[in-house]
Amino acid sequence: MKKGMIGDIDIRLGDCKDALKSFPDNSIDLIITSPPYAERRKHTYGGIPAGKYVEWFLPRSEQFFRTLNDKGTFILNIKEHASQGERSTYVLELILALRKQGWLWTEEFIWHKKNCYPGRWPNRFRDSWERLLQFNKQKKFNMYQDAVKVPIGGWIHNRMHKLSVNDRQRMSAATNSRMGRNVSRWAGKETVYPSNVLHMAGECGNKKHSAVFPVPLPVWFINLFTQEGDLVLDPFMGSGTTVVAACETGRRGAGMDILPENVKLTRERVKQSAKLLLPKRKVA
Amino acid sequence: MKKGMIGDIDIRLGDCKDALKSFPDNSIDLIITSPPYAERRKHTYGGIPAGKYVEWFLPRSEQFFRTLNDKGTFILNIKEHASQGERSTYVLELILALRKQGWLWTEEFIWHKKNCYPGRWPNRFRDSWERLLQFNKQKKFNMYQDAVKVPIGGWIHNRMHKLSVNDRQRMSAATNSRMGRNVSRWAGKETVYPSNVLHMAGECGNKKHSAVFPVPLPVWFINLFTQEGDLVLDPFMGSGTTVVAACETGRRGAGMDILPENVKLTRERVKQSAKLLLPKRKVA
DNA sequence: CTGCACTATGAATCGCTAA
DNA sequence: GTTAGCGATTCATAGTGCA
Repeated sequence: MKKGMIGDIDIRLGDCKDALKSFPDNSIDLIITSPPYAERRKHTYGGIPAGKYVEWFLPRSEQFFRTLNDKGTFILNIKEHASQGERSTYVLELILALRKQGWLWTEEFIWHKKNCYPGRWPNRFRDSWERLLQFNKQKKFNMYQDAVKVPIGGWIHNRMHKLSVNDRQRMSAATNSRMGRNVSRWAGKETVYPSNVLHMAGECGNKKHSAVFPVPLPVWFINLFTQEGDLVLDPFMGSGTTVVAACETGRRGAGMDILPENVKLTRERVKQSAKLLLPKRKVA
Repeated sequence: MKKGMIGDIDIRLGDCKDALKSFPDNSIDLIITSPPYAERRKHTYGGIPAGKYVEWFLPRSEQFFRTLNDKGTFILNIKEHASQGERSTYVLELILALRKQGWLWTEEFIWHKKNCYPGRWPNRFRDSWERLLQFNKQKKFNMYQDAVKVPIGGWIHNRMHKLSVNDRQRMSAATNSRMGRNVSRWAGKETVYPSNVLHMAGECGNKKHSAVFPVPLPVWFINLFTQEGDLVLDPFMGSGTTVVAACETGRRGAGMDILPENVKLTRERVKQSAKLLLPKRKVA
C-alpha cells in the first residue's frame, strides 16, 4: 500500500495547488469541497481577503479542471459573509471567473440549514442557507438521479402535520381508504425526484472537530454523481467529512489539507468509519 | 381623489422608467417587485435578452434609487433560467452593476417554492427556489423584526400562508371554526425571529390571474420593512399582488405596468380586497 | 360545514425535427 | 452550419363537486 493510504482512501498533507500535480489528468470523478471562505479562519488558514479570493482560487481550480474526468462534477460549497452591513460579492465574481476558466456553471443548489448558527442583529436575520455550486467540464456528465429519489411529498413531515387526529387513526387502521393507500405507498417506496433545495441540519454538538458540513451532504452528491469504486476528491479536506462520506459509500477517496492536525484527524475518522463498515460489507 | 387612485392605492399604465419621474425624491418606503425575467414572457413583455438585461434594468433602478427613502428597502425577486445545460449569469452581473449604481447589496433571501414547476431532465432537477435580493441606500434602514416573528416550529405559520381569500373570509367570520381554533392556539405559543429562508407555495390554480408570487410573500416584507401608512411601490406590477398586499396591510400602495390588462386586473383585485377589509376595520 | 376524490396547471428544460 | 417550434416529462397545490 502506498504511503498515506488507508484502504482506498488517500490522505495527504499539503496545499492542493501543489499536491494535485501528481494526480493524472481526468482521474477524478467528483470533487466536492468547502474551501476556506474569504476573511474567515484567520488563525488557521490565514484569512484570504475577499478582494484577492478569485486570484487565490483560480490556480487551484485549474488543477481541479485538469484532474477531473470529462464527465465528472465539481461541487463548491461556499457562502459570502456580511461585513459592514453588506454581503461580499467575491462569490459572484468567482462564478464568473470560473466560467472564463472553462467551467460550465451547471446549477446552484441551496443547502437549507435547519439549525443554523444562532444570533440576532438589528439589520438581518440568521443566515440559514449556503450555496452548493455545481460546475462541469461538458454538457454531458454522469448523473445517477435514481440514487437520490425521496419519498413522495419530499418530507413526510409536512404531510403528517396536515393530518387530523381522525386521519391518523384511519391511517393506521385502514388498508383500503385513501390514506391507507397513501401509507402503503410510503412504505411501498413510491418516490419522486428531489429538487435543487436540500434540507439538512448542520453538524452540531461535536466538540472534537468543527465540521463544515454534515456527512449526509457529501453522501447525497456522491450518490448522485458517482458509482461504487469511483474516485471522490476534497482538496480542502478540513476535518475530512467528504472523505469519510466516500469511505461510507464504497467510493475511493482522496483529500489534502495544509494543516497537519486535519490530516491526523481525518485519518482517525476514516479508520473509525472503516471499522464500522467492515461487518456491514460482509453482510451485504 | 386623483386619477388612477382607489383609496390609498395609485395604479398607473406605463413603463416605470417614465412613470416614476413624477414621483418625488425619497418618497417611497419599500419597493418590492418581480420584473420580467430575461428570455421569459416573450408574448407579453417581449422577452429581454440575457445579454442586454443589465443595460435594460439600470435606467429603471436609477429611478428606484431616487424615489426610495434613504431608510427604505428595495426587494428584487428574480431567478436566472437554465439553457443549454447552463445557468445564465445575468443576475450575478445585475447585482454587481447595482452596487456600482450606489446600492448596497444587504441580503439575499431564499424563497423556497414547494410547488415548483414539474419536469425531468437528464442533467438537472426541478428548480424550487428563487432569489429575493435586498438592496438599500444606506447601512441604516428601517426594519421591524418583531412584526414577522413566527411560532416555534413554524407549522401553524405555514398553514396561515396557505390561506386563500375564501379561507381568510371564513377566518374573520368564524371564531369557532378550525382556523379560529388554530389562531387561538398560535396566540399562546412562543415566537422566534425567522431566518433568511422563506417557505411559501407559489400561487396556482387561479384562473383569473397568474400571479408571480403569492400575497403572503409581499405581506411578509411589508410587515418587516414598513409601518402603517408607509408607501409601497411595485414598478413591474403584473397582476398586482404587491399592491393588494399593501392594501391588506394598511399601507399606501403604488404600481404601474405597461400592459392595460394588468392595470385593469389590479384595479379589480384592489377593489375586491378593499371591500373585504372594510367591515373588518370597523370591527377592529 | 367537513372531508374526500378528482382535475387542471404553473416565470421549466431538453432534445428532436423542420426550415 | 443555426435557429425556432413543439412534444414529453413531472408534481405540489388550489379549486370543484359530491356524499
